[in-house]
Amino acid sequence: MNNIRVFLVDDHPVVRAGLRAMLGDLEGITVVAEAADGGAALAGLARLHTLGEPADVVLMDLQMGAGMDGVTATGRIKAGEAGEPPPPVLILTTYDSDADILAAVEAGASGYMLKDAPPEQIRQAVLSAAAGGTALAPEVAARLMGRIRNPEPALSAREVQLLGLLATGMGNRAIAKQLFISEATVKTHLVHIYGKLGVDNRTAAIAVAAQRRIIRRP
Amino acid sequence: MNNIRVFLVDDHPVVRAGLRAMLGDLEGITVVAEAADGGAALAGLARLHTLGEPADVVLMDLQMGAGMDGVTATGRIKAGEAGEPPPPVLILTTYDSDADILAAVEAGASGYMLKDAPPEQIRQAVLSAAAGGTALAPEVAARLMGRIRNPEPALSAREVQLLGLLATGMGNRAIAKQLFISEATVKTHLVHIYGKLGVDNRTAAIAVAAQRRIIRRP
DNA sequence: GGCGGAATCAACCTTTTGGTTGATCGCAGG
DNA sequence: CCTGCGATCAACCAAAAGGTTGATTCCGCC
Repeated sequence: MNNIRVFLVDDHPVVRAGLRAMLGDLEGITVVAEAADGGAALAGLARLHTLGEPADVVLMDLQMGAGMDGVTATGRIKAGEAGEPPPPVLILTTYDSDADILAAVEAGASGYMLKDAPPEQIRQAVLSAAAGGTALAPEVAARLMGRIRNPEPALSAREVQLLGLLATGMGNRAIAKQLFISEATVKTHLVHIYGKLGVDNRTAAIAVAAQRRIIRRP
Repeated sequence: MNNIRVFLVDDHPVVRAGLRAMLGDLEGITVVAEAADGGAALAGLARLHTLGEPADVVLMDLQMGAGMDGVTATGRIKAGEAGEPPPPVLILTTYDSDADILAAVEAGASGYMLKDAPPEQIRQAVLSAAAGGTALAPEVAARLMGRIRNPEPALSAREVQLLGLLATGMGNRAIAKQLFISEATVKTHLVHIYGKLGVDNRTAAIAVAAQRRIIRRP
């Protein structure tokens, strides 16, 4: 049969119920399983796989940190089962900071939707992902477009990553250890970041980055 | 009939669908209306009231800023319609910062639940609120208990003001000029702030203050 | 194959912060 | 009335951050 089998991953029972109600009523889509965190998700995906009825799409909430691992781990399933492509991962989150989007895309997500999206948009995204395509929320797409259009000096992925750590209040030394690089390198990156953001200290960099939604405010 | 009439307020269609599915199936509870923001909520509540079938409970998401106004505004309905008690407002949110909880309780919310709560807990909270009682999520209750036991040192108004400027990326000198005080005084204030927030540098102070909603980053 | 950009590191120096101690002033509460 | 606390300032030292120069490696691209 031509039914799209969806796996829900979200730590909020309310959200899972909402997605179930929203997607389950639709022709051609079936919610086959759910999980509340990344670990349970991987276990569930493996179980479905051994049962011979793998999920077609993983719809996953992007929680800080834990969610991202889920994406990469899902991608790694492929490595173990050569020939079997891993199910596309569709990110569904509340925030739309550049850092999150870049991290998700880099980790191999095939879509990035916002939770305040209308139901039809989410359905379309699921269908698109299942068909092997990609799906970006209009807001997200607009952000990326503007990023290309504008001569606003683009921060490299590494620089954005650094900004994220910066915003947590870590010192240069702590950041260096976290990223397995030297303090000198951290300082070099910071100088570049300051230049691109038109700023001359770390707090101002955080302020600008938060305002431009380059990083997210927790 | 003895049916509890619930009004849903949440800007996420997904969450609304989830709550509808979760509460609607339950005996004695009916979701009578929904709104995506505070303004629509007030309009909807007024409309239901004039129709003679007012809502018994308002289940409201707490978004930064806008949500809180909704609670106070809902409370103000009472003022206009003397004798008619306003429906109890049950807060349902993702975060559980002290500032949010206190603000909600102070604004007159009769409950504070987290979105990752199990369905049964949310149902109980609705029933409790409808009966005129209060409902706090266990995590929230624990937080408040701990706060009473060892109250966190409160920041003075001046210190909060300084934090605000700090978050804009200003250096000590700039802050001093802005506030017409000396740099030495700025440093003294900062030392106090660091002590109270359990932190040892300005970026971490901003991070903690933002997380506790002591300051707000637009 | 070379060119440029990203990422990495080192050494050096200046400026800014952080931390401490101590002091004065004014105001509110017991 | 005196005690405590917030706000204000000073001087000093140590640590961290900011800025510069220069160098290496690894990419992708023309």
